[in-house]
This record gives sequence, structure tokens and C-alpha cells, in this order.
Amino acid sequence: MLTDRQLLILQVIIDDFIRSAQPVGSRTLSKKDKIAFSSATIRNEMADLEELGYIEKTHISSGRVPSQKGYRYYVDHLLPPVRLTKEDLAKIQSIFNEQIYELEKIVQKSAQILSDLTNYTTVVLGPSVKDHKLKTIQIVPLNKETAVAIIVTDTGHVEKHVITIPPTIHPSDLEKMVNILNERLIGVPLIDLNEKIYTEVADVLRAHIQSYDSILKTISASLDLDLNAPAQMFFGGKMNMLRQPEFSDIEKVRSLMNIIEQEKEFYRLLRKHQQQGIQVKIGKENEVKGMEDCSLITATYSVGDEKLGTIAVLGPTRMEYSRVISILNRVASDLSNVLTQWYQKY
Amino acid sequence: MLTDRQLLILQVIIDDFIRSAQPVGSRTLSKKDKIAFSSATIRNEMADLEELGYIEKTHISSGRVPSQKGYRYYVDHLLPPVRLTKEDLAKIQSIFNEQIYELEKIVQKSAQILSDLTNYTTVVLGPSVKDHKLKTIQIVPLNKETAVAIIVTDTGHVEKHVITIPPTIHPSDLEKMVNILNERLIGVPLIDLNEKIYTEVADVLRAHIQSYDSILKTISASLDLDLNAPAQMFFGGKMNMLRQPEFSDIEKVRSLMNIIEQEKEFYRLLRKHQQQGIQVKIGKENEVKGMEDCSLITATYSVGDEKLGTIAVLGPTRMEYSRVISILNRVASDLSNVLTQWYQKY
DNA sequence: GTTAGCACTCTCATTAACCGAGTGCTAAAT
DNA sequence: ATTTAGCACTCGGTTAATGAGAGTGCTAAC
Repeated sequence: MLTDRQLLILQVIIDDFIRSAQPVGSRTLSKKDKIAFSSATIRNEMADLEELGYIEKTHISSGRVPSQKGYRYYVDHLLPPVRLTKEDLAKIQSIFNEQIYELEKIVQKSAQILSDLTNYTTVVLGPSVKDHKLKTIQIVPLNKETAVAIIVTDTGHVEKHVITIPPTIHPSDLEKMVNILNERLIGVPLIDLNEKIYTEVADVLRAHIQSYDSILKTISASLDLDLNAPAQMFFGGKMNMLRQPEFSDIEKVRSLMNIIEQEKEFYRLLRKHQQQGIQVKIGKENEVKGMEDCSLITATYSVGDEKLGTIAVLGPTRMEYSRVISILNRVASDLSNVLTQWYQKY
Repeated sequence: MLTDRQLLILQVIIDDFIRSAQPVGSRTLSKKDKIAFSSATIRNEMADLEELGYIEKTHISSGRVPSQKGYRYYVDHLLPPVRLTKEDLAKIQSIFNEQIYELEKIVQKSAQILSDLTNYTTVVLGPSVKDHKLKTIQIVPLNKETAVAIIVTDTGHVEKHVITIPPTIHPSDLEKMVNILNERLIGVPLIDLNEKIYTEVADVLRAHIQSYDSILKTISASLDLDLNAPAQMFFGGKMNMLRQPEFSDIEKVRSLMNIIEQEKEFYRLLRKHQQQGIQVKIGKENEVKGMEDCSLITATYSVGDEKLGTIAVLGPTRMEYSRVISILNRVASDLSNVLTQWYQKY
């Protein structure tokens, strides 16, 4: 329903505003190469665009600023194509340059590079360990009372857990228990461990081990807690927001940092973004107080068909959507490829 | 060489300025209970104090502000006694309430509580693992090429390390190697591991194992890297600085955050503060550009006589020295006590 | 349908005036 | 010999006035 000319104007307004952070006036627009008509014409079109809700004035005689609806339309239909420069590609490549075998490190480095590249804040939601499969479980006694339980998954992830050992348990029982656990539970996804303990392991334990009750508690202690914990979040460029002119007000910085720092809220927000592909949430679409001036762009990365985690870029609503989306696409797919390739070995 | 009255005035000026963040004038001072002489007298005394360098004016006809020298004198000689409230003590106690057996968690929680209590930024330098002693080393093969090496120390600390296994190494050799390592190296401090490998283990290995060269590389890979890594730093209340009026300027926030975020610089700074007891570095005493308006108060915590790490509180020079020092003293000694008690079991 | 022209609006930067908090100095009081 | 009252003076911060500049909406001409 918008005419081509209106679309052109909308696009140029948003492009210019993203660059300059200043309201865009009709005269500025009329000087652009792409635009061949006079400022008066532009003024008329702008009045229409404003009436339709795509742009706004900051005050009665100011230039125009994109509205949330405007950004939404821009993101959905008007994104200018971006080609990543060689430098950009090289940096992205550098994430995978070193031979890294640890998922966490690679994910952390991705967050780092991504924030360098975009100058915004990035968050990478690490893969939940729930679906990883048990490779081995070890219990290393530290002294009479405590021991550290170590769980290794098929992906090389290591969980540790310091536990107390009730004095009723005999060391040899402990050893037996570990053997039984390893015999019966290798290959089981961590999330199913608790169930399997009761269906598969409990009977065997009862048959072989004296202090059955306390040993069960010990097992629970070593396996239970880590499952409900949220997946790790890796941040990059937390302070990049300070450079954006929209955050020259210390109050805004504070309220935004509050959201980021108390990670729970932010984690919940990211959990919503589990769908395949790039997702863009603009301003109030995030439904979080204090993020009205922010946009969140997310992508997922995966191994084969299985989603592993989410990569997110947080910036002002006046964000370089095109560029960020391109970069994010690239990083997510490269990361998926590398991980897929890597996991195939197992 | 300062008269009692001058000291009194200096103290009241600093106390007031710490509270209000506003330059203190003679009239304000004369209204204080402690002060029984007129504003004119105070003006004379202040002129002297200024000449001696303990206080400064922000402009020719303003009230006085403590100088760095003033703060230094205040910290060294004029600290008003502070008694921690029951609430404060209860919060500090709560660090140790839960039965926590993991050093990292307890240290992290200390940082958290400390920043809550002081409203400043806190850093806790975790203990370096270098001095911990090897409890066991395990190598868990993940697939043909990679394995994860797991080092457990007597303190329950777990290091993991993904390594590649050269195809020339036979799995049984790997097993032999692990056995030999465990036989020979248990109880050795991590920092001495590399040396011991050559003095104690190399010969045995050569005698028993075929692919001697590649296995040595593998060992190095599993043990080498983690030693030079700096000890972990745990932050609390990174954003608390935003609430201080001296950081209403976004530029200052940025330069300070830069220092904090790129942890290396900050780590180096903390390393200087290894001496026993409370240390206070005021403003430029920190010798870090961008920290001219900050003070750093540090304490060490230890097990028995052995220093483990450093606890630090970073605030504006206009910091509540008295309160922070009291709290820090308490936390450091409580932490030391708990850890000493805990470690004695080993 | 497009554009030139014009009156009007509003922000922002500059300047001037003023208030208030604070100082230093002098002279009187203790 | 101190201490204090008094007074002239300084300077930052706030308010108000002014003007320039950017931008708009509307009308009338092209």
C-alpha cells in the first residue's frame, strides 16, 4: 500500500538515521543521489509516512525519526544488501583458526569477535549439557568426609561437584558404586540420568552394596544439581553500549546494565528465541522494561539438525540491522559447520 | 605538626565530603556539633590546611575538598571507628552459611556480598592453583584423536584439558602412562609437575613405553598450559560505580570500565598488593591512568600462614574508608578462618 | 503531480543578569 | 594573642533574552 517512492524515502531516512543518529530533514534527503525530487515533495510524502506511523517527529518542526513500526517494515522488507568485507570474513574465520577442542572456548571467542565486529553487545547461549551423553563418572576422594565427583560427557565437557561422603559408606562400596554406574550409565544423556538410576541401577546397587540408602543420596548429590542450572551465557563487549549516543544518559545505561547483569531476566528473554534462523526483536517487542530503545537480533547454531544454542546481538534500535544480520548469519553457520564436522567424529 | 584543631577540622571536612560529595564550606562546618568555634576561625585554619596541601578548592571561592594528601593522612591517622551493624555481620556470616565445599563458589559469593555491603565494586583474586598438590590425573579418551585430561588437586579443584592423541600412541600405552604419572606425581604441587616429569618420570616412561617421544608431548599438552594463566578474578558489583556522582560523566565511566574489563591490567595492579593486612591506595597512588579518582582497598586471605589470594574494593577516592576497611577486615579474616579450618582436614 | 516560496515553529548556542555560597582580610572584642 | 564579626569580592549555576539555523506545512504557480 506504500508507493515505491514512499518506500524509497522510508529506506533512505532509516539508513541515514542509523548512520547519523540525527533526525532526518527533507533538505538532507533531497541532496541524496538516490532521490531526484524536491524537498517539498519529500515533505508531503513524509507527512503521509508519519500519518501511517512509520516515522515520527521529535518535536513539531524537527526532522523525522523512524518509529518502531518503521524499523519493523525496514527489517522485513527494505534491508539493503551487505557484503562482508575481507577483513570481516577474516576475523570471523579467525574464531576457528586455532585448533580448539573445547566448546566453551570456541563459543566464548565467538562472542568476543562478534562484539568487536559489530561494536554492540553480544551474548552467546552455550549448549545445555542436558543432552550430552555420559562418557564416564569418577569419584575422587579428597579426605574422609569429602570427595569430588567428576562427570565427563562425550563432548569433552567436564562437570565437577564436591560432595560429602557419609561416614557409613565404606570406601570399597564407593568404588563398587562407581563401577556399577559406569557399567550401566555410559551413553545415557545427562538429563535421563536420574531416571535411569532408579530403573536400571537401583536394583543392582541394592544387591551388591550394604549402605544402600546413603549411597543413593551420594549419587543424587553428584548428579542432581547441575541439570536445572541454566546454560552458560558468554558475553562480549558489555561496555560497547556506552559508545552509542543514545546511551549518553547515565540513567539509561544503568537500567540497561541492570538487565544484563542480573542474568536471569536476560536468560529468559533469550530462551524465547529458539526458532531456526535470524530473529529480530525491536524496542518494545522485547517486552522488557528498560529495553525500549534496544533491539535484539538472534540466530541459533546447531549440530546437524539439533539446535545447540543461541547467538544474540544487542544494540540500540538504531542498529545496523543489515550488517549485523549478515555477520550473525555467517558466524552462526560457520559455527554450526565446524561443530557438526567436529561432532561427527564421535 | 598539625594542631588538634586542624586535625579535627580536616577530619570533619573529609567525613562530610565523603557523605555529601559536595565541597565543604566554613559555615557548614561551624554548624557541626563537634565544632565550637566560628566560621571565621575555621576559614583561617582552612587556609593553613590548604597551604599544607591537605585540602583544595575547586575554584577560587568554593568550599574545600580533600586532596590526595588529605585522604592519605585521614586514612593513616583519622579514621573514625566503625562498628558493623548486626545486619552487616549477618550478611557476612551468610557467605559461609551454606555448606560450601568449593573454593571458587565461596570466593565468588564473597565478592558478591562484599559489593552489596559496600555499594562499590569488588574483586577477589582466587587462589592460584600452582601450589595445590596433585591428587590424581585421568585421561578420558573421547574418540580416536582426542581425549580430555583431568587434573584433580588436593583442594578439590579440577582442571580439564582437551588434547589430541597422536595416532602413533597405542591405547594401552596411554593407560600405562596414566598409571605411571599417578604413581610418581601424586602430592606434587602443580607448579613442579613439569620439572618432575623430567627428573622422575621420563626414565620410567622410556623403559616401559614404545612411542616415548609422542607420549611426552601428550603429557606436556595436558599439564603445561594452565600454569601461566593468571589466577581467576571474581567481580562483584561492576556497575556500582555508575551510582557514584563522580561518575555521572559517561567518559569517566568508559575509561574506568576499560581498565576493569580488560582484566590483565587490573590483575597486574592487584598482584602488587600481596602484603599482609589492609592496604589502601588512593588516587594516583595506583599509578594507573584512568584511576586518578579511584581508591583501591585490599586485604589478603590465607590458610594458616600461606597467603591464598587478595580481596579488593574499588571505589571513588571519596570512599567510605572506615566502613570498607572494617568490612574487608572482617570478611578476610572470616574467610581465612573458614578455609584454614577446612584445609586442616587434608 | 511537482516545486518554489514563505511564514511559522522549535531547538540550540550565546550572552547578560542575578543569586547564593563561600572566601580573605580588617578591625573590634575577648 | 586569639577569636570573631563584618564586609567587599569572586565565582559557579540558574534564568531569561536573543538570534541563528534547520525544518515544517501550506499555498500558489508551474
